[in-house]
Amino acid sequence: MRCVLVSTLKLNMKSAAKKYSVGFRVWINEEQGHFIGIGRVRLLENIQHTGSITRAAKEMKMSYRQAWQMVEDMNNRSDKPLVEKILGGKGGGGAMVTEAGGKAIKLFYKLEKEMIKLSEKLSDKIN
Amino acid sequence: MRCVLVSTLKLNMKSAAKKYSVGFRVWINEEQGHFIGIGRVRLLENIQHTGSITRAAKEMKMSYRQAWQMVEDMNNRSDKPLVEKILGGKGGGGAMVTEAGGKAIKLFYKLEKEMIKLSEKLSDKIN
DNA sequence: TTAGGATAAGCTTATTAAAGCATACCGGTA
DNA sequence: TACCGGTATGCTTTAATAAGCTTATCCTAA
Repeated sequence: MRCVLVSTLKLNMKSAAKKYSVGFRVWINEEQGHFIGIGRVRLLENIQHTGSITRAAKEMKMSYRQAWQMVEDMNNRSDKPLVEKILGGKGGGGAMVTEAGGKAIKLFYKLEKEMIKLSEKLSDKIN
Repeated sequence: MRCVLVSTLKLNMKSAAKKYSVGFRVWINEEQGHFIGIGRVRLLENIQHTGSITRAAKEMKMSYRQAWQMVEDMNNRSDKPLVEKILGGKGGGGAMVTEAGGKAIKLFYKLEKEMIKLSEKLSDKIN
């Protein structure tokens, strides 16, 4: 026999298997709203290790168009650009994540980590 | 002069206005995944005070179809139904939130409250 | 000066999700 | 037994979103 959802946030079941868990999504807002979430962080990481928006997008099966728009939006709304683009030149150009971009990635993961810790704690409590 | 995102999670700006904040969404997962989030909680609350799925949906500008499907999904995946339906009869029928449904609403808000507390704490830190 | 490959950006098409419509069913009440 | 208004559900249509195509631009190296 399994238990149902409880309002007490305390253990009230004997079953070993956890039926419910707490899920979440976290992101960083800038004044105009959603600024950086896990999707953009992944994109930044891919730009970091491929050196281009095109290859980064391809790798994660995102259209170049969407990837480019995301980069554009991030750069426009940040004080310092998170991605630096190179037009023309050797190999036709490319893109690289700036120091500010790298910091944004790290910050996001720190925030996410804190939230994961709490969500796991809550998940334990509701089962 | 404003600061940019910082990786230290510590204060490093002098500006009084907060530029960044931490946003999130939280929900309860059941074995098959997403089970109850803020949208479904609002729907349950509307069913509670209108006594019908039709009126609840109308109130929140949701299509009856979608509302009905949500209720169906919640009931199917919960041990005890969260919404009880009345077919035919006085007034053509209706729907009411069960005790289990009420508990689910309360549980969700408790989880959300905890997450809000943390997100606010983190928002302070990143500015 | 030409080749190369990536960024830049408009415009069109396709995919997907949501909404809307229509109709059957249900059961107390007048 | 006919009516009422809500549930139940398939089918059609629309809207929102994403993807795809195209062409221009850029700059270095050969």
